[in-house]
Amino acid sequence: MERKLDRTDIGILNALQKDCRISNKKLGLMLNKTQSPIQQRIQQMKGQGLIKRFSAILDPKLVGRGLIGYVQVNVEKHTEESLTAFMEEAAKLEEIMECYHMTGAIDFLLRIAIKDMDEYSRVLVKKLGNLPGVRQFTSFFVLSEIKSETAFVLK
Amino acid sequence: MERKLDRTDIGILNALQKDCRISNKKLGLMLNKTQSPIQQRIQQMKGQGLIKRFSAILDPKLVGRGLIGYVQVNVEKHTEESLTAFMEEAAKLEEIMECYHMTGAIDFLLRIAIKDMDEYSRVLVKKLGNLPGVRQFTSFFVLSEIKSETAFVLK
DNA sequence: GTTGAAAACGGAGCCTA
DNA sequence: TAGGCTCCGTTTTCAAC
Repeated sequence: MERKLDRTDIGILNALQKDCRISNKKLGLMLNKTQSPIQQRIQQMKGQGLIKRFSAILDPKLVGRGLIGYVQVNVEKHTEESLTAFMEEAAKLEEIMECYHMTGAIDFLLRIAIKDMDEYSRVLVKKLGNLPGVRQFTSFFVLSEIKSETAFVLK
Repeated sequence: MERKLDRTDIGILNALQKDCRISNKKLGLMLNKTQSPIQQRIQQMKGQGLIKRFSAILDPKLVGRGLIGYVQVNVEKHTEESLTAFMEEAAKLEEIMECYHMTGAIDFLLRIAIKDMDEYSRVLVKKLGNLPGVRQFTSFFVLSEIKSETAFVLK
């Protein structure tokens, strides 16, 4: 089932990362193929999990989620039970866009997307504050976005 | 040109964030519309910049970018010139997926996606090390991903 | 690569606020 | 009467063989 990526696959992936609503036919024209092999390859790569999903990327500001915060979390105990409890609850909160278990001095790193600082205080008290086993939060906020990319440059 | 989002727009956006290769016709069926108004609304929201792009989300591990690191950066000077120089150069590096100017004790936060620790040492020395005006880097690496979401839950 | 089926596109006219 | 909708004919794309 595994297939090494050839030039055509890489061309497909680079194009789909930029605009995945492009038609298979246009992809074929770019890559000197007909639409059939393009279609097959996309389905295979989707099936393999190499392509996780096709997603519309929205402008956070224009949907009322313009404030991005990073929250460093340290937990009370590092038992499996305690860590698992935290992870399960964190994953449920829709304000938390990303949650990572980290190396080093921080236990978890959260990326939150919210409307504004007023909402942050609500979220901090009512939601983050109820996550189990937390010892300490340290928050940093994004002043301005310099680069935000989802596409890898494949070669 | 501005249009407030109604139920239909929100339905479209929620669906497109989950799978933007869905046909306009299916969207219409879900939302009790024909494909024409669906098509129009999507084009409008794209034109407004509310939809930034349609992107294939790949599995980082399967394209050789499975190691995620967060790098906190402090700069030497906070002059406009110095900050701008850093931002311009940082944005060019393809290992840097995200770069934010931050509030508080950190000046910039970088999210890097690379193959492994060997590559990190190369990137640190050859690329990050050449960014202008840096005083200090502090790096944290992701042990495991608990949640990674690009879609906002719109209501 | 070919072909039948499906979807997207674009315009005309209608309905509603 | 402007905006948004449906309807429908044409063109393009899909997907199976």
